[in-house]
Amino acid sequence: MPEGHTIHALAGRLNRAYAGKPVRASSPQGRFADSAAQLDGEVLIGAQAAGKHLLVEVDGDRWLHVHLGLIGNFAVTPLADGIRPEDVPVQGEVRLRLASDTHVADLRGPMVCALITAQEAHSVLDRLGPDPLRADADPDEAWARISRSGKTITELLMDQAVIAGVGNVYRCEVLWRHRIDPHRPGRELRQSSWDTIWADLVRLLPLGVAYGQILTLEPQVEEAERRLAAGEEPPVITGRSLGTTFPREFATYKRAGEPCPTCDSRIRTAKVAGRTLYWCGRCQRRR
DNA sequence: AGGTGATGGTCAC
DNA sequence: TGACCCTCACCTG
Repeated sequence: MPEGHTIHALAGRLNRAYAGKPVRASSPQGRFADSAAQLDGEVLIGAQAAGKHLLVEVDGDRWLHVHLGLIGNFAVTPLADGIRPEDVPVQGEVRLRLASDTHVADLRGPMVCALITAQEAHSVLDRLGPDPLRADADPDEAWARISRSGKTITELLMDQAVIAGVGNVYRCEVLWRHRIDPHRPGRELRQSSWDTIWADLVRLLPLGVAYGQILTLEPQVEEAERRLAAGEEPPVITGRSLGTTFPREFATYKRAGEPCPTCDSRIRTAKVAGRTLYWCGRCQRRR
């Protein structure tokens, strides 16, 4: 489920639930028991996302590093009145449970869950390319790599050292939105095309954070922007639920053989570096 | 009831 | 290139 927008939303949820307060930590599954014991009772200073990585600073110069991978889930649930954290049943293999008087957060199936030093946390950040959701992001750093790479733009968009936070859905959809051939080598991409991709991701990803779902069809994107501008509060995402404000619709993703919204040509599919790419062979022809 | 693939990534060969 | 990590939704029957 997670691309960068999911992790940024998660960091916000964790901050609202726990930041500045001591947290109870446990590992019902047991695999993370030692680290949970070290976390237990410490003040959770703040959570931040960098691409698909979650970094939570904890008192005592320690950082909790979580990467959900493809199948992981970190469900933050507010407690109903009178319910204590220990009353919430543990369902499945919960690697880490964070609890307070107000919330329970259960981590399942992560690719990474580790307690690391500040230095190690910085090295995680250093390995990542710019993240369109972060204020400190510099798109020129990504362009420097893209413009001298023989790899295709679709591979480069998935390379977290080039740009952080983009996954398979956003890469397929953003290339379709700008009619860019996914097989075009980075070094043959015009800088104006890159600037357009970056600006679009800066526009799209915050909508994904706000609504808890990937929005890439222009009518949905504009409707989401309109609602946010009008001050509408998106529904709060809790537990394992996903955003359902808008129907789950894409232009290319998982639409192999179906008509392109623009030209009716059939959406094509191919495995690229182990992941399924979707694109319109007509709109996204090399030009 | 069982199988499969998935919005990810690493590592060994 | 494929095994693995190890969860869940969505098929098939």
